[in-house]
Amino acid sequence: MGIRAIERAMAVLQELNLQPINTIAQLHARTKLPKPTLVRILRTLEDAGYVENDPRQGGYQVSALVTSLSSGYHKGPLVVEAGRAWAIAMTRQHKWPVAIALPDYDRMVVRFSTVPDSFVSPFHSTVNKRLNFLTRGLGLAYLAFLDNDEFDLIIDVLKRSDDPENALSHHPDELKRLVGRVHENGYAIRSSLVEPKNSNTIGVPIISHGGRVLASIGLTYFKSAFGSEQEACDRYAPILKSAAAAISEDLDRLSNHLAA
Amino acid sequence: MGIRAIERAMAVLQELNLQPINTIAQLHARTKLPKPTLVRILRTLEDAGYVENDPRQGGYQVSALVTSLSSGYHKGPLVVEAGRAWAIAMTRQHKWPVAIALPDYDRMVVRFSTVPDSFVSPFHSTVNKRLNFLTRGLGLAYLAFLDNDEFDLIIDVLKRSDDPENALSHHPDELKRLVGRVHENGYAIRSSLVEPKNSNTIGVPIISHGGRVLASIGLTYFKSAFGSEQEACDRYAPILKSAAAAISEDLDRLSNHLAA
DNA sequence: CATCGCCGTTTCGCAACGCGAAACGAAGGG
DNA sequence: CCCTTCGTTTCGCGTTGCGAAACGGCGATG
Repeated sequence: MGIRAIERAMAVLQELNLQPINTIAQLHARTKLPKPTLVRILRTLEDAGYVENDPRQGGYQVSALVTSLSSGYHKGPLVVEAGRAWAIAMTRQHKWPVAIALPDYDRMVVRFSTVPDSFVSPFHSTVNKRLNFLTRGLGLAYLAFLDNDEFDLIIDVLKRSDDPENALSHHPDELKRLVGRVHENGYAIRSSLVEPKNSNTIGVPIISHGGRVLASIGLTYFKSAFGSEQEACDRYAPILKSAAAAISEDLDRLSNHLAA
Repeated sequence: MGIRAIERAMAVLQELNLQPINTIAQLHARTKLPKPTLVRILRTLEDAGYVENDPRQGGYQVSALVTSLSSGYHKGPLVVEAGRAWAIAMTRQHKWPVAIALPDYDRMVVRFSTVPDSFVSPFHSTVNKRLNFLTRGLGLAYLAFLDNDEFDLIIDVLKRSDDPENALSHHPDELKRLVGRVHENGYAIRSSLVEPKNSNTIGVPIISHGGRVLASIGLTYFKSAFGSEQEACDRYAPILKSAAAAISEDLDRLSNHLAA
């Protein structure tokens, strides 16, 4: 049992990262903390410089100083660092959030996301979120481009799971058809059977020059903004593909540089 | 006056980011907090997942989750995002910490640094640190490559300061000579008159394809590791220059991408 | 124009909560 | 073998943070 005030403050800081702007009421609803407590915590964080209170915008937001809370952590794979700039740039232009995910045992883990920069969205933090391989755009985009050995290895793991989102691992034919389609298209989308149903994610693999699948990068949009799924895919899949290629290119240049 | 426990916890988290591994004794010395208090704070942060306690390594360190405390902040300039991967890669290979700084009024502000990834160093956090233009490697590297108008504008500001580190702004001839040398070399070093004297920073400008000076990137090393200053510069200046060029290249590709 | 509801913020008395001196056990060093 | 120094635990005290209640402002509603 830790120090309550600190636990609460960290929870608030987490919540603040989910949206560009946060009202007391929203934070109250999400954290279940009494409003005076929130005000006190926020003022403490504001005094310390981690949070800004902009009454004109009607709410609180994280400030630049929060970056120094994690400035000492760079153990992440280089592909995430190389992809950041591209993800940010894509969100700046196309508005929709972009995420980069890496495999971890039986799931893909989101390691970077521009959700908070983007639309005011109902999503919760996607960073550190674990996504299933067989139903998620970022999962399928990775899985479908693996070589056979690695592919089978993961499917074997998934077979031992009783998560309904992994059900497809028991239907090899259907799975093969799905993966084949992803492979052909060069991109994957989220299964229409899973939540949230008002949005969709288009994912593409990031493949090194050596041919290894390193990660996946995806863009998420509200379905209501497009007439059809196809329309959105036609528009964003090429952009994602060329961003993925550019990231791979960056990585290649990085390692050549290092070798020199 | 904020909530004390939170202020303390944030201070501890800051300290944890300065070094790869932190003992209770070190934290005690730097934060002046009683050791039982530190243990309690650290256990709270550990329970929450932000900190890991590895007794084998003999200390505490920040864990991957800290990144989610700032995952909602991407307002920084793209040049910082583009430079991250290069800075990290350089530190991985050459061990020494690398920092990226941007101008802000009368100083350069460090916006990204790999200090904690690197050597166990006596430095305090360099992120958000404000460095003088005329005495620091990262300052001179930026200043010396500005066009005349921008250069004069900054010097005018510095003249109005009584900071001894800005003294050179009152000696145009000496200043011109110094800037000329930096320009010729293509890199700048920290003045030997300022602290800390046991280390040095080599800085180079990051210049956009359009010719604008965007930022500076620099590498810091302990003087004791090299026979002479020249030796270190000969070794690292070319590496920094080519990294700066590569970052500029990345930015160019990013913007072309966006235009397409 | 009065009323209502919801907002963010302030007040204030209570006691829960966090505090840290002191003690503890373990691990080197001389 | 003693002595220091480390990280951690204990525990009684009192400061500090707590949150119900109240407040003032604002926009919608009738």
